[in-house]
Amino acid sequence: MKTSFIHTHVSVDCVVFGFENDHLNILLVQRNVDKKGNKDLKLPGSLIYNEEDVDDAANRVLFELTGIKKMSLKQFRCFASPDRASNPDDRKWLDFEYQPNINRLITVAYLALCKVDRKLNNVSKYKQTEWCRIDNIPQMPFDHNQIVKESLVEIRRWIEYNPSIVFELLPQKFTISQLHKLYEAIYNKKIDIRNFHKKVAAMSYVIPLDERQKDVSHRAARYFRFDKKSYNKLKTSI
Amino acid sequence: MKTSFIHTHVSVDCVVFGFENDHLNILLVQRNVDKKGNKDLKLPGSLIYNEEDVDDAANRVLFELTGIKKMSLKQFRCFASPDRASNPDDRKWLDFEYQPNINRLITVAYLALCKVDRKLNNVSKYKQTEWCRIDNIPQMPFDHNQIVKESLVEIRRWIEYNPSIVFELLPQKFTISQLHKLYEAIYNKKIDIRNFHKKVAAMSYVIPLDERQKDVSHRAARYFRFDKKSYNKLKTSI
DNA sequence: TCAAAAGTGTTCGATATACACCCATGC
DNA sequence: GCATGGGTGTATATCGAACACTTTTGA
Repeated sequence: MKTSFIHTHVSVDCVVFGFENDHLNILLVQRNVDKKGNKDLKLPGSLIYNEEDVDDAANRVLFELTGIKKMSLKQFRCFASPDRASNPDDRKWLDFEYQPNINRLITVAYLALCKVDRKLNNVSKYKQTEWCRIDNIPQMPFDHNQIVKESLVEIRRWIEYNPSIVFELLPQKFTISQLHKLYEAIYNKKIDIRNFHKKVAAMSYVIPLDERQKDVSHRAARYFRFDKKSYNKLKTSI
Repeated sequence: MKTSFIHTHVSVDCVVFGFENDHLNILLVQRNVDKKGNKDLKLPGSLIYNEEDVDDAANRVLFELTGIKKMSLKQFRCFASPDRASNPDDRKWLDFEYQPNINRLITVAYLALCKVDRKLNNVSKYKQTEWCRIDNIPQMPFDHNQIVKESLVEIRRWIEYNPSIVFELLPQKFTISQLHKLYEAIYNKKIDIRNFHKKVAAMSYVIPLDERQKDVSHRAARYFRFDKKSYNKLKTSI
């Protein structure tokens, strides 16, 4: 009986969200290229080390991927189906990447948020990384497609109780229009722009700047910034 | 390098909520009694088996604990600090309960909800189980106190997006007063009773019965029941 | 002067909050 | 008849939803 308790490897996998061209994107990494030249993309992840907490492992993966030390991230579920790593191709890749005979693999999935303009400081240890629109995610190994699917539900819940995290997806200075399109992308629905302006005006922690867009062929939009201190003060006062 | 990847046991731990005497309670189990006769309570849990998903393991733990086959339960976090099982007493208990030299233990924590009147069909494999008021939880082994603390935040979030789960904590037939006290216990604040009546009246899935309390020394309260079908219909229509 | 996006107010219905008294029952 | 908890309504404030035109700028 005692020998039947699981003794296993544990990994973390990160669903890294970015916002670009009015669309939510997820950062995927290349596992390998098959003979036909097809890309084989997957979620960035890693087995965790002996003396490492899962949160630390997720931070490590994200650092290796983007060069960013502290990203906003949130654990959202442990995926542990006994057959999640049973596909022969996936087994073969595990053998190659880590060690032979990994018979089962439990993973802890994380949401992470990335300012697209901060990525690409080529620290990445991966051959290639790629932003994929969430409405156009390729077939991926393991249960990574399911993880992505659940992450989309989870990111909305995250925003519900911590509205400040959306600003992690925008540049330091952003326009209302950018914020508006981001909300529309996350909730996948049209949001009335006039009501949205009112809503933002009510957010004391979204601060208008004097600066405006330059060289645009239409009325220049005002820039805003997110003020963390105002936000935290507001939170603690409630 | 490769040898430094973690290879570990994984457990599940369940925070089982019950509602009794106007208070939220958590079901704890006895680990052992020390020489001084002190109880040593902990969260019910178990290592997971080789071919077992974590959700199945949680269901198994709950079945062994209460005799209930399908309880409402929800995974809420993986706890994996490298030193969460480093206390010598905890190591000794692991050696005794499972096997020697478990050097690290990762656990997946679950919320579970239990109608108090359904427990106690003495299926339990535990020597003793005990309902503890959430404002009076004893010192527990591992990081179980922290798990309980986080579970209290999590149960509120759970109700936010699935209000039907509160009825898992009440008998089939319940009074508004019971429901009211349950909400007050979960949110730990007073809720105006008149507004609460209005709120319940607006819940089409909470159905008044003809039956009333008997043998009470005051006006007899009406019983209500939760109608799952109405609830689901409402959910899918939104 | 045209195209393209920025910015702006009002109305309405729904929802949340605050608040105090009478009712039914057993003892 | 009194103690105990059950049950009820109204007024106000707040929030979200619907809805269309003017402004600014560069080409």
